[in-house]
Amino acid sequence: MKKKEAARITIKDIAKALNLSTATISRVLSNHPAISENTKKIVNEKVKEMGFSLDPIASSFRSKKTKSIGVVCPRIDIDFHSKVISGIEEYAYKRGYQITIFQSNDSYAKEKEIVQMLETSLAAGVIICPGLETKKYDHLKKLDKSNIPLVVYDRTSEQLKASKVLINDFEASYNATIHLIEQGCSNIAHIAGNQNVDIFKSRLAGFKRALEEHGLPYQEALIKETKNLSYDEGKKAAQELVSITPRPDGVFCANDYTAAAVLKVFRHNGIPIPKETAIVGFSNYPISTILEPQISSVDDSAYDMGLVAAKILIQQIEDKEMQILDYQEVTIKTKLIIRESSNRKQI
Amino acid sequence: MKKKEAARITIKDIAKALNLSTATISRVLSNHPAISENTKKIVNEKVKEMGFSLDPIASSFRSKKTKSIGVVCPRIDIDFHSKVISGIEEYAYKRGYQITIFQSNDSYAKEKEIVQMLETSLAAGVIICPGLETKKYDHLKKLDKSNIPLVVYDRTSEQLKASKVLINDFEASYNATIHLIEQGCSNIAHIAGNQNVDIFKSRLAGFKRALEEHGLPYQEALIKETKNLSYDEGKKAAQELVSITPRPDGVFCANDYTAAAVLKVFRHNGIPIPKETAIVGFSNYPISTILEPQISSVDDSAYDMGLVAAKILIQQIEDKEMQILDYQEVTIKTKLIIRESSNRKQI
DNA sequence: TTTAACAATGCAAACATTTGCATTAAATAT
DNA sequence: ATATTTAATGCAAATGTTTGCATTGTTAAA
Repeated sequence: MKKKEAARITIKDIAKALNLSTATISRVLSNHPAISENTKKIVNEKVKEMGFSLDPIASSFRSKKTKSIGVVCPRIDIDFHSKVISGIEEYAYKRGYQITIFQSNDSYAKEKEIVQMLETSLAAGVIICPGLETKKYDHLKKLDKSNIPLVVYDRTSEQLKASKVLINDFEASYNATIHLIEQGCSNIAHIAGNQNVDIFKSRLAGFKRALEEHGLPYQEALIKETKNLSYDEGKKAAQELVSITPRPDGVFCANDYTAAAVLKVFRHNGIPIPKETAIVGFSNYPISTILEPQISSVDDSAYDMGLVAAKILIQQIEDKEMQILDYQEVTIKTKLIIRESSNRKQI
Repeated sequence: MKKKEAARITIKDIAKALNLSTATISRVLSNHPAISENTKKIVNEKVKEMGFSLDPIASSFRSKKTKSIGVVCPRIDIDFHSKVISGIEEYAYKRGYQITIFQSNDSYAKEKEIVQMLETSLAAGVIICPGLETKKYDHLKKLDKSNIPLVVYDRTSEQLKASKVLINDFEASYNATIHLIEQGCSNIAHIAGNQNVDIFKSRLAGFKRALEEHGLPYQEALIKETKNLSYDEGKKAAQELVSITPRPDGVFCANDYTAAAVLKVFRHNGIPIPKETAIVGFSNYPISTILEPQISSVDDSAYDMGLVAAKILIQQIEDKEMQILDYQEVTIKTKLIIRESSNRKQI
């Protein structure tokens, strides 16, 4: 007793109804130049009248092309990635692409598996943030051989030749540090992220450069590297920092969780923020506006990264035939958002 | 000068190499019963040897089935949704399904468009959190007619007959309120969410019931409805609450942003938390552990919701032929996480 | 007029797989 | 030995669209 399903209207039905060939219908639908305006009109009307739409699977089957962009990230529920994905979706949808999402959980094996699957499923393109374990990039290079465009965001490596969307971590950190210096800080600490990761290396480097350029000494004791930039690690680091003499009068943190931790520990020790010690974080998490005082932070423009990643990917997909584009690197502007935790002048 | 692409290995190549028919290969690959163990072995070996894998598009084309689950939510970059999606992906991937994500931005028009597209693209199933604007459900009912299974999560409506994954907002709020009462609160306020949304209505109802059952009066003046449960709205509400006499000795907030706001305002007014006023939030956002004191909160098990949503959807997809399952409603357990903001006994 | 050029359209193959039905071979029952 | 059943496999159709090439009709050039 299976339901009789209403047979789908196909291009053939339209052709029959109008006494045209399926080829013509197909061409109208893809706006082929060699079709007269008149037939175009007739066909489009019929299409609307009969409520027809192309079967995307049949299309893909024949043309060997899909409208599906594979997105691979370590985890979807990390604030940063969810924003990037949101941006990707927004742009891709407008351009008629769908996005298919995978999380690698920072596992190299899984990442490889996913990428390979995207390859065999003929993804139109791939956007990826490589996992922490990923040191080799062969799986991504293979995409190129299959002619599937690729864009990498956030984490990256010199080794990998591909289009990239990044923020300028160096510059952002440099600017954040300069800001602290301008607020009168001269003994500035840094809570750093995992130094195996390029972006955190750059943040440290930018910090360092700012000091150098302003004739301030770089003191190892004031640099606290963490593994995950977690709140707890931040707390531990802050406890060490707060008892150093002379006590740091500025702290630049590689994310907002550690910044929040510094804030808490210093206040606990009766240090007025920003008067005695100014604090700047990174990433502009929601907490930065909820804590008291509100934390200054570098906005990492995650949403925009997604938008741009999708944009340059689709550009590559659609230019693919001509093979003109090789790869491009785009750097997204960041913005230092100055709030109470580092604003001494307003106090 | 177009690249000569390495022709893909097809089922035909395997068939030719082994002098079998493509039908046999196809059957081996889908584990058809009427194939001898021996041929299965031979074929599988050859498949591995030649590095063959089925072309998923050709498969879908012929079988009219995909392995793609459409997920529609208002926005991906909302903490709650990103966690749900993460759960969905985790389970779906294990079961060999891919997820394709869309955001409706709470627009009914866009939601309709997306759902229709999922219909024509033969999604294996759909998981959706309807947008705020959505009052009619015809677009979702149509899915049923096309035989595409559907699971709704979080927001829902009695009107819609479909499988649902929910948390028991009523019970969660009830328990949270009981907790406050057990801590000795007797004059409890509630910061409520938009009362047009079912889940926020339930949270208020659960709150109310707890009061009733413990012989406490329900006072309109202590209920503050907000539109978006934003931090700023919370602040405004808190400012009103703090000056009421007698001042509330407990506040149950429908999310953690408003709870954070209450915390801030009350402390500003010199009210010790939890001694004079205890606070409980909802959703267990990251901020709840970073603020001081840490905020008690109801964990909404977003990740688990996703996991379960994917599970029951796939169950329906794979049972589809028999049409046994109609629809099912699953309620996910929530957990009240008691932290400093409401824990008076430990102080 | 004849020819060439071009624009518009049609024809039919091709795509990789699935599946109902047919066929064959082997095994069992008569 | 014959008939019947069962197991394993093959045949071939069918799926909806795209696209290279062929065809037709029309217009411009010779």
